[in-house]
Amino acid sequence: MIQRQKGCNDIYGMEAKVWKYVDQVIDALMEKYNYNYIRTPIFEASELFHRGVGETTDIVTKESYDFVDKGGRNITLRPEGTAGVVRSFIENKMYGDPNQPVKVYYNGTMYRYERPQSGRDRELTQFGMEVLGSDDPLCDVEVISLAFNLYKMLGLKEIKVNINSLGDNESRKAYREALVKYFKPHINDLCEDCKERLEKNPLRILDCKVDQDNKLLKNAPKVLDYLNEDSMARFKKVQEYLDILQINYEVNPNIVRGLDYYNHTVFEIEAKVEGFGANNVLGGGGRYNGLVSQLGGPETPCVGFASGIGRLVKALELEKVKLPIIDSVDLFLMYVNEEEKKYALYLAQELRMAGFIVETEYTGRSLKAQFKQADRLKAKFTCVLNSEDLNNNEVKIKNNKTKEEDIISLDVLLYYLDEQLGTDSDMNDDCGDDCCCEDGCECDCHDGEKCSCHHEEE
RNA sequence: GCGCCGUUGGUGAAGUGGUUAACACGCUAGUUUGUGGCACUAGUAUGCAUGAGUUCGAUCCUCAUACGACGCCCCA
Repeated sequence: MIQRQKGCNDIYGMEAKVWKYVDQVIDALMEKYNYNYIRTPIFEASELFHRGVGETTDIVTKESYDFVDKGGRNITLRPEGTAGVVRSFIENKMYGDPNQPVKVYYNGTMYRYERPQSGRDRELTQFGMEVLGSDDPLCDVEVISLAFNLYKMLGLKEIKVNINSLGDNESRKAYREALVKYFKPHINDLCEDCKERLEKNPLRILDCKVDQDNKLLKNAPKVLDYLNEDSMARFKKVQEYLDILQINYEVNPNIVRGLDYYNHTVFEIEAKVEGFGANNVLGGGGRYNGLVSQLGGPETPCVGFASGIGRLVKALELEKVKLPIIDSVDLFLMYVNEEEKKYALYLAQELRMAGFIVETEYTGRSLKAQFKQADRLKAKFTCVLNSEDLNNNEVKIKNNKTKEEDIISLDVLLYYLDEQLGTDSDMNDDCGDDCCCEDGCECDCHDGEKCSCHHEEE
């Protein structure tokens, strides 16, 4: 059997509906903030990702999907969204657009050659947004708040925004040097990994899991002490603006983004969800004022954010967030003989084109089995087509909740369904708090009345 | 790249070096000759991830590979 590739997922069934819903919410919210959708290629010249990232990490060497195509080009499957957007910004001369800053968002698959674990796959889907062409802290805050509000809208209860500032390049460099100078004499007190980090990425020592309680870390120089006056003022502004929006945030000096191109504001948003595993950061971002020029464009200050949809969906599932997802059909058409089948075929089309969700029988099951199928599909109404009724231009429609059956003239069937489904719109609601059911029960009882399932009271 | 655990039917799973691989759910059909959700009955894996080895014989032992889960490194 051919199986899917390591670290890749098939998304289908109910989970796919959740993804679809999340996508819709993203689209809707981005529209309100006036971010324009942008689609860039899934693969790019390797150079695009390998430049600008910096030499400090394993990313370039180990963790990207690189290959040489038939024309001998070095290609990389995009591991993230920002580089492609920036390339597009430059190539299409968006910096010349009178409408500045350029605000865009994307939503697509990314590829990273990593060992899969909880919250981490080789193919992942991320959405993200970028504001290119403004250095105003207002933009930093807009991006943070947009992400924050999106998570809130979807129904996540506890989300935490961690922010930090790396300062401008000058501050950043000074701080890095200070850290190396501070840790170097004590290198033997650090864990093996941290010894490596000292050379490669000293900022990462600060959130080392092993050395977390080491006094050395507590007394280490703090980034914020190394910010110059301008950088500090800028960071204060960001906080002031966040306060206005009542975003719950925390200044966390250990937030260090992995890439070299970040400066000033960096942030991460984590979900506090039980059982979420080691990777509980939904998304992160920051300001990258140097990247556009580094990739050959004009000096352009930018800020952006990216978030993994897989993790987001996982968080929603773990928190059992109720989403307005349609998982039922309006009407199930049943039939037995060929004549009725033909009418079912015809009627299904008519009703679907009129806007109803209609299902019928496809596998020649017995009538009894068709009723079971209707229940599985959570059909709100069922209809057993009967040759005799059809000859009288009538049809029997049964409300699957009340079990009441009406004989309806085919001429008014559309109006009947419209009325029934319209006025009884709460039919598919889950039972309220009064219900006897335990959490997670998937019974069809409504509003605590006449619950059809019978849990033993413990 | 490293570590640890795992892989039995549509699903949850039990199990043993030796002719028929429990049990449950689900599904299909019948009892009920066109109105179900209950009950009862019957059916439902030439098969225990793949390959090799040990053995008279392996789903069960050994090794390798693949994949899954979790963690480390790294995290765009």
